[in-house]
Amino acid sequence: MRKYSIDHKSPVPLHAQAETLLRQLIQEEDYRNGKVLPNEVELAKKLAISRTTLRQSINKLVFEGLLVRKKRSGTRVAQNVVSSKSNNWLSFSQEMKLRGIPIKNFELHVTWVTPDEELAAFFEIKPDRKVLKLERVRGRPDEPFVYFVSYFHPRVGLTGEEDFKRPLYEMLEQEHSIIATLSKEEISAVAADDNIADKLRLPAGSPLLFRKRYVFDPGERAIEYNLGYYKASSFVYTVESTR
Amino acid sequence: MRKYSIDHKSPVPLHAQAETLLRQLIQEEDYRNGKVLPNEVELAKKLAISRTTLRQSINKLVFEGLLVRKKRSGTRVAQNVVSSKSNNWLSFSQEMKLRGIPIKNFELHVTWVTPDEELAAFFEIKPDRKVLKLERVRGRPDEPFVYFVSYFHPRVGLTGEEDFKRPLYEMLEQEHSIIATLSKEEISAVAADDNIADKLRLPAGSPLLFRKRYVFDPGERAIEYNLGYYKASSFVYTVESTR
DNA sequence: AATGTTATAATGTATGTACATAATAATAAG
DNA sequence: CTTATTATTATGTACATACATTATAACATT
Repeated sequence: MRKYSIDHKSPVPLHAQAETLLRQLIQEEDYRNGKVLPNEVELAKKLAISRTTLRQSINKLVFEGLLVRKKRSGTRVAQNVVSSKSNNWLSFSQEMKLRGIPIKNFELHVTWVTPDEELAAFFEIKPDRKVLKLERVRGRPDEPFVYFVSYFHPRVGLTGEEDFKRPLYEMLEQEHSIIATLSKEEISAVAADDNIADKLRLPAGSPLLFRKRYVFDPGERAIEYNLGYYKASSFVYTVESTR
Repeated sequence: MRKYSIDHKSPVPLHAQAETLLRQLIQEEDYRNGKVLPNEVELAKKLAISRTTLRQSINKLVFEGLLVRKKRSGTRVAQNVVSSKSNNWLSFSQEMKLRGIPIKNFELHVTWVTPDEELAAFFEIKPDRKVLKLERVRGRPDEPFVYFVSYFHPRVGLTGEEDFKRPLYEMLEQEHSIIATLSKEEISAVAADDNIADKLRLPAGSPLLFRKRYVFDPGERAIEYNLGYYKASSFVYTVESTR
């Protein structure tokens, strides 16, 4: 009974498979607590891939600061990672829960739209292919403070009939076997236009924290494109970094 | 006459040499402007290292978001707007240098001020103790895009006579033996008031990306409190995260 | 002139191999 | 019993090689 294994016939690259597999592996308690991973040569043999390929995957996680390598003693999960990287990856609802803020959905619209140029390029699909658009206004029970717009790649297989009140990534993982691993975010500021000002109950022109989020799966394939407009007066983005 | 080359007898690994070399290379104006780099096979030959080794170096820069690769068309310098990456702890000037953006100091004021309540609390000093305040307006030669306000803890030992045109953290490290290690950041958005609007040559009310930065030394003692007001139209904050 | 087809030139994926280096463990010497 | 010495074992560096994939360019076809 092999718990983790690699499919050589799958179209997803071996190093990407190895990466997901490592990510799962290091969730295990033993490794979390500092147990050394199986050594490269052995693990490569066990997975039936070359050491070079395996190394590619490990390298990535090392880059990300998730793993630490040490000669002779081996590779293990990085302890005391205080970086934004690991902290940062939280869904909105998890994030709010963590801060003890009850959330309310003020609006929730699901539509099918044709992507604009930027989106079609990011998703690498033809511009006539329809994508699912999810709009949400969320916030405290008494005060909406964020307007989200999400676009999902067709490969996710959403119908639009799903229960979008559930935590999104949980739903994707459980019902659609989509594992979102990497996200690039761009944070900037914009002024609220009439539409958003209305949704967030603000004067038009108010400053908003604007966050674009690009979400990928372990094979670096695009999953979601997310735009978030946060009411600046009630939202702060926190990052911790070390050098 | 080879402008860049690699020393095979040096003790520093070839891939590391290649990396520094690439960093220099992409400073060149042509590459900055989107010219494709020499292709991997050729470049490897020219540097007399294997493609695998060269790729190792390129990979790193790609991961950092400095280079973008595209099949068939080649590798080029990422054309993003001025952006800041949370994880590699870099000073503003280093960051800009890395991206080949020449910076200009538009204004530079040094004053001694009495801290307000928040600052006195953060520095853990009595409110009558004066602290050094450094104000700077910086940006591209033709366009200021950030207004910084920094407060330094008395323990740093600044006199106010220092050369603040030098990279700050370099100066602190060399002349004052201050090593800044950890920084907590809070990012939000604000509207430009008249004062800042003037400094950044913007209409008042324009949205600004606002970053508070708390800088500590290895002993978690407060070193600096920094406020940054970034022109939103020319500055994006980038975060990469994995779960 | 628009469309379809084929070549080609770049990156992408993957393997096998070899030796270097460093930290630890085992052993020998004093 | 402490200190050198040596072996072992993990990662680190580096190469040569092969074929896959894909965006573009060149060409041919309608």
